[in-house]
Amino acid sequence: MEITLLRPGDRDDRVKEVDFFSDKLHRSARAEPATTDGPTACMDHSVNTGLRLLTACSSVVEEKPRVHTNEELIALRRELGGLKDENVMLRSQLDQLMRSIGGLRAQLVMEMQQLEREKMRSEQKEERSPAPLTAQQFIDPGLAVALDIDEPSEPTDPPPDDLNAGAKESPQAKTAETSSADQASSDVPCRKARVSVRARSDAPMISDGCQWRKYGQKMAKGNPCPRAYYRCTMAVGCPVRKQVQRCAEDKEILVTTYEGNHNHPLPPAATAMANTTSAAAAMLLSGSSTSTAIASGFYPSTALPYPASTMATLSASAPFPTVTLDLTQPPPTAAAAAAPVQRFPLLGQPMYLPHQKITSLPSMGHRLPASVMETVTAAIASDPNFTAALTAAISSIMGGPSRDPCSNNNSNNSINNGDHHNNVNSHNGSPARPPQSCLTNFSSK
DNA sequence: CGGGTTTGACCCGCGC
DNA sequence: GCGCGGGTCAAACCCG
Repeated sequence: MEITLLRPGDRDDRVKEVDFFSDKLHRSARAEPATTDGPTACMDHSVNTGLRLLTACSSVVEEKPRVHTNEELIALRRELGGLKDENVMLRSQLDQLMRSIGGLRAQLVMEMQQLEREKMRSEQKEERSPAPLTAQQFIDPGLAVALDIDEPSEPTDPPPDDLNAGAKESPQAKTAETSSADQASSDVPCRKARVSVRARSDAPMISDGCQWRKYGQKMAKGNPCPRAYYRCTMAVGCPVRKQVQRCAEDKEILVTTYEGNHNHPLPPAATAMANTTSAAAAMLLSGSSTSTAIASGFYPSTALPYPASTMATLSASAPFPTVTLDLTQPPPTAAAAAAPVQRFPLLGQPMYLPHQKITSLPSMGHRLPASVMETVTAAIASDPNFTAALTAAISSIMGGPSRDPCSNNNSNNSINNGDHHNNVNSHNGSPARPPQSCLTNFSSK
């Protein structure tokens, strides 16, 4: 099964491979087998987002009275209502599927990486000579820890007791991480690998749907802005932590680095981010294929009118392998010249490859768009302009309550850190309290 | 009074 | 071994 995530900004080319909504269109067409003129022309344009399906159907209904009786019109309207409900339901299911796919794909990548790594290990033992350092090998330490969970009996791996040796964690966190094989297999690698999101935002933190408690702050070398340390407080012993720091070069850029996987149920918005960190970390740990997976996964070049570029980069200098999702900088001139429409049509947010480390953008079928795109939306949610535009657009498209994944379950204000439940700044009890920690400290220190 | 924040101290890994 | 820097702890403090 192949699912392509549709976004309001997606254009004509991509709709061709969205079976989910095309099926809906077909069903609509079945209800109108004789219609060939207006509706078809209408759908040619409405298809471009997929989400405009209902609009298309509405226009179809409006065409009907010319040739059908009132009873037929009523029946069609009933059917339209049913289709709308079904549309909402299916979209909900799709949403869930995409999240599940994100996690499963991350797990699959790790499993595949395990096999590849074992193969490489055996080859290196045979050769007995140092091979050139590759991205694959660079990230191996973290991956090795991950694989210990699944194969504790492997002699070359450290004992399970060393699983968390690299990071100080509470006993509760350790218990949570090792509570189950599945949990551990997804937790540990992400405890090592990190996902960093760079977003231009005035807010002290991007709203990612989780509750965070600040446990420390430190001045980092080379950056006048302090780095704040947060841990997830949605569940006792949740190992997820994140660091928030303003960019030294541009104080408007907020760098949020996530580490670990949640050990508890998450609200939709938080699930998006959690899946993203997991998937992105897994992609990172997948080695040389990582960059192509990210690059092609975000915008499959075969399906998009835009170059398959993104802002995912690997960091070789970080203590842990890190995926950086950069949503801040303008496209480089060369890329901009080659891709004049390299933007989210709706959001107007340029997406690009800021670094040259991602060298190839193959037209591969490999896809990991959902979680990555959700990260983008989560990060973009920190920007009032983008979120406002996004909300308005989705609302207009859906013709109903916005299902914006950035909305943190609530409408309007929740997008912009107004969500009383998910607002990381409110910290449960003080939504009206002005942001004291990050923004204040960043500006004052 | 409970929960979150602040901040100095401490721990640990790493490079020299 | 030593110093440095990142990450974490925990007592003090703040706020509703």
